[in-house]
Amino acid sequence: MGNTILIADDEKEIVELLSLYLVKDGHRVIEAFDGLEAWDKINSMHIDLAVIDVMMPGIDGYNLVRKIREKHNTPVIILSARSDDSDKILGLGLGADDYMAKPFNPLEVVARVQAQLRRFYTFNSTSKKEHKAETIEIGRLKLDKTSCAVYKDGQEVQLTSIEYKVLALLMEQPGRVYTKSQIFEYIWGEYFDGDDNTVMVHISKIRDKIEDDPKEPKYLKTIRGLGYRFEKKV
Amino acid sequence: MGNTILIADDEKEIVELLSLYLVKDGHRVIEAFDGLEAWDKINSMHIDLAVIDVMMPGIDGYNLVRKIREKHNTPVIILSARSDDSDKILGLGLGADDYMAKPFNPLEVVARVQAQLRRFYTFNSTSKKEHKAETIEIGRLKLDKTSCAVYKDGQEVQLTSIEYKVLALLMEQPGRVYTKSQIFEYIWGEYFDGDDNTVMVHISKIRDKIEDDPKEPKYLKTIRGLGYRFEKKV
DNA sequence: AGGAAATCTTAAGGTTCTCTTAAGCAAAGC
DNA sequence: GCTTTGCTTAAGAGAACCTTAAGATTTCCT
Repeated sequence: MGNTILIADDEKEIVELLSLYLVKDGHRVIEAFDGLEAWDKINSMHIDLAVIDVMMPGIDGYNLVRKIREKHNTPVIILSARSDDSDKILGLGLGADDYMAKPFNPLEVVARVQAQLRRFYTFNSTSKKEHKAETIEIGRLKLDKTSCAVYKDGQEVQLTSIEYKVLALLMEQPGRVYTKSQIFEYIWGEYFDGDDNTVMVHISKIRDKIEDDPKEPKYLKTIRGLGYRFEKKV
Repeated sequence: MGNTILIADDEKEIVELLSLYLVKDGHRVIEAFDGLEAWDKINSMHIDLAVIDVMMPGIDGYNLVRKIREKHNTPVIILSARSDDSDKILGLGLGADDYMAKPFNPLEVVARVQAQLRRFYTFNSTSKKEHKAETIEIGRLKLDKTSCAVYKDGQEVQLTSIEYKVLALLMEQPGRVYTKSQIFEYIWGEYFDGDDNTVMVHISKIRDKIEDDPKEPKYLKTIRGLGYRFEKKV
C-alpha cells in the first residue's frame, strides 16, 4: 500500500480505469500518455512499479522496457492488445516482470501489481536497504554505480558501456558463476542463440583493462564449461 | 548453471512437457505428482522456483502456495485449468508470483520462469543473503552451488564441469542411490545406450580428488549392480 | 578354487572450449 | 563527408577435457 504506480498508455480510458482501481487499492498513480512522457517521469521521480502499454507513440512499450532496464530495477508489467505468444515471450525476455493481454480485468491487474510489489519489497528487501551500497570494492578495484565508473588503484579505468555492464553484473555478486547465456540475456535483453563469442570478446577486453596479467586473471575467472566468476578475494 | 525448478502437477503429460522445455532451457527439473510430494520436496531440497498446478490430490495448489509462503521465499507460478478471474486473484493474493491458465504455451511458461528468476536473482540481490543455503556440507566436503566450487578442509578442489555436475547431483541427495543410467541421462541429457565406462571414469576421477584413499572411498560408495551413493555421514 | 561379471584405472587421441586478434559495419560526432 | 568509437563476427591457435580402449582389480557365484 502507498506505492507509486506509473501507468503509461495512450488510451485515456485505460489509464483512468486502472487509476481508479489502483487508487482504490491504496496506491498513488502517475499517468503518462506516450513513451517519452513515461520515460521522463520514470527518470524524474520515484516509481515503485510501471504498467506500460506496448502500442504507444513516441517510444513504444518494448523499447521503453529495454531503456528502463538499462537504468532501473523497477518492476514492470506490460499491457498489450497483442496476445500472440511470441509477443509475450519477447516482452518478458526484454526484462518485463509480467505481461497481460488486453482486454483485462482491472482487478487482476491490481492483483498482479500486488504480487510484483510483494516480491519486490516484502520478499526481497534489497531495494530499500541497499541504496547505500552504490560502490563495490573488491581487491584493488572499485566500481561506482552512481557514476558508472570503475577504478583500479584509484585510477579510472576506461570501459565501454557494455564492458561496464558486464563487469557490474559480475561484481554485484562476487563468487557467483554466471553462464554466458545469463550474461548475454541480462545485458542484451535478448534470447541467447548459442553464439557466445560476443560475450567472450567483451570478457577478454575487460580483463585487458582490469587485470595485471590478462593471461592469468585474478579477478575474472573462467569456470570452464560453466561460465565466469568474479572472485570474492583477490 | 541452470536453476532447479519444481513442477507439481498430477497430470504426467503436463509434467513431462514442461520438463522438456525447461531442461532445454538449461534448468534442472524436479517433478512431483501431488501436493504432499511437492511439499516434501520443497522442504528437503533447494528449489529455485516452483510451478504448481491448482488441482492436485493431497494438498491442492492454493493450500500448497499458502504453506510455501509460511516458510519459503521461493518464486511460485500457478498453473490452472480455471481461468476465472477470481481464481487468479485468489492465487496471486495467496502469494503466487504469477498465474497461468491452461492450456498454455510451454514457451511462455519458460519465458515467465526466466522473468521470475531474473527478478529473484539478478535484479534483487536480496538473495545474496540466502545464498548461504546454496551450499551442501557433508563431512569435510563443502559444495557451493553459487560459485560452482567444491572445498575439502577449506581447500578448493579443482573439478572439471562434468565432475562438478556429477558430484552436485550425488551430494544433493546423500543417501540416495543413483544408477549409472540416471547419472548419464541427468548430466548428459541424452539416452543412455548402456556404455557405462564414461560415467565410471568420471566417478574414479572424482574419488581421486575428494577421497583420502580413493581405493577405500568414504563418501562416494559403489552399490554393486545398482550404482553409486553419496554417504550421509562420513 | 576358478571363472565370470562388474568395476576401476590409466593413457591416448580426438573433440570441445576459450581466447585473442583483426576486419567490417554501424552509429555518433565534428 | 570524414573520422572516431564501439560492437560483432570470423578465424586461427592453444589448452583442457572427454571418451574410448585396454588391462587390472574386486566381488560374487558355482
